[in-house]
Amino acid sequence: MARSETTKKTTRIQRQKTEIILEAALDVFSDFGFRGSTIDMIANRANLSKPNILYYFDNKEAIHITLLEKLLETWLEPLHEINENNPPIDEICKYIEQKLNMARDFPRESKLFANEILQGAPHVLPELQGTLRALVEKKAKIIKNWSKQGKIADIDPNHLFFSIWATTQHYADFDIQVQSVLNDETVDPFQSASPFLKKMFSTMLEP
Amino acid sequence: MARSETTKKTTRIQRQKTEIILEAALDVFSDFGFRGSTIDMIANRANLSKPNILYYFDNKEAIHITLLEKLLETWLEPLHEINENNPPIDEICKYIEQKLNMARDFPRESKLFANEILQGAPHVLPELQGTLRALVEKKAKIIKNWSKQGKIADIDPNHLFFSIWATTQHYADFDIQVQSVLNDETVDPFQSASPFLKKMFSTMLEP
DNA sequence: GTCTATATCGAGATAGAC
DNA sequence: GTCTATCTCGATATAGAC
Repeated sequence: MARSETTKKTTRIQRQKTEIILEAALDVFSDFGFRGSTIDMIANRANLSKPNILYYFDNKEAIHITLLEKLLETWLEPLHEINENNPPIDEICKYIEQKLNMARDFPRESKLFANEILQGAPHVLPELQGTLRALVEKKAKIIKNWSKQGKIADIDPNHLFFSIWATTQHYADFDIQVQSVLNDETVDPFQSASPFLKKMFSTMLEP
Repeated sequence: MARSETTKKTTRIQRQKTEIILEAALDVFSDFGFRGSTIDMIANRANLSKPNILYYFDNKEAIHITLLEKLLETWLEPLHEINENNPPIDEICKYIEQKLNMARDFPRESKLFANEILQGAPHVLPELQGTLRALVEKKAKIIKNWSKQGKIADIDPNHLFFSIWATTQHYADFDIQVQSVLNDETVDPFQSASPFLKKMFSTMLEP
């Protein structure tokens, strides 16, 4: 292929600036939500002027949508990796570990996503009903097969996924509440959550 | 006491109107978040004029804070009820049931709270660090006693509470995502979640 | 107590010089 | 490509009649 697939030819500098804007926007959007964020805040954080932001993106919403699309790709990656041929409880524990690490390393992304879903998923509803639903359905079949083969207990795969998502993302999305409750504890919440969650889910899955 | 404790004398009609406004505001705030909601939306939903709303509340934020304060009272009620002298697993299952019922019956309150925490709890941080923290600490001691007495497994009480909160509230806060994944399933998510969660937590707690 | 009309302000987006 | 200046609009909150 001789050149980029996109019709728009983007220079290296353009991509750099775009990255800087998205990085700043992620900071702002995850802290204040879409409606609570202003282009001015993003501009300040990016050390750019407001019109300069709007030179690279058509409007505020376009920045938000770009972030959500980038996010969704990586967000579902761990779920893709669940492999029917490996030991079931190992696979689930690996999945928990990966989701918990993502919550720890990408809390802004987690909050951005939580905000979007809370507001009724105005921008990603089609992806939820399409990509996500299909992927979960596929992986639920694996779980059901494991159950049928007696490798794990007979549980509802959908609720299993909901519970894993809820418990892991909780430490990013509700970090303020977690910190308030733990307060003087010296250990990192994510570090102590890991064995707790793995134990909880693997105990429940034992045949 | 001869009359109401408050210096401001409130008539029945005033309390009624205030209730109507709060009810409408809960609708709006839980759907669009604080920043995404306008007094106009609340006024329309309440069938009142915008200035009339501002006759009963100083400003938009005052409505929001009033809602959060009312919410917090009832929100922590189930946690209060955990009783050291009853069978541990029964008590935890009762708590899960109550939290799940609250998520089902008061999804607007759950979303309002989730929004507030996601934004860093600007209005209720003191309550989290005070009331909530103290209450959790008290109930965590009960859990630890149960563990010491060999009545349940040795687990971290704080993470137990986090997991129960996360999994139950998930069905209210992330309802759009839950619906998207389940889609054609005919059963109510809350109904099928109940036995799943009770099984998960009681299995983990068995000594 | 409730309304219509309006002051005021913040923020998204654009015009046009450089 | 980037800036200053500005247009425009929507939303909070208030003034003042009824």
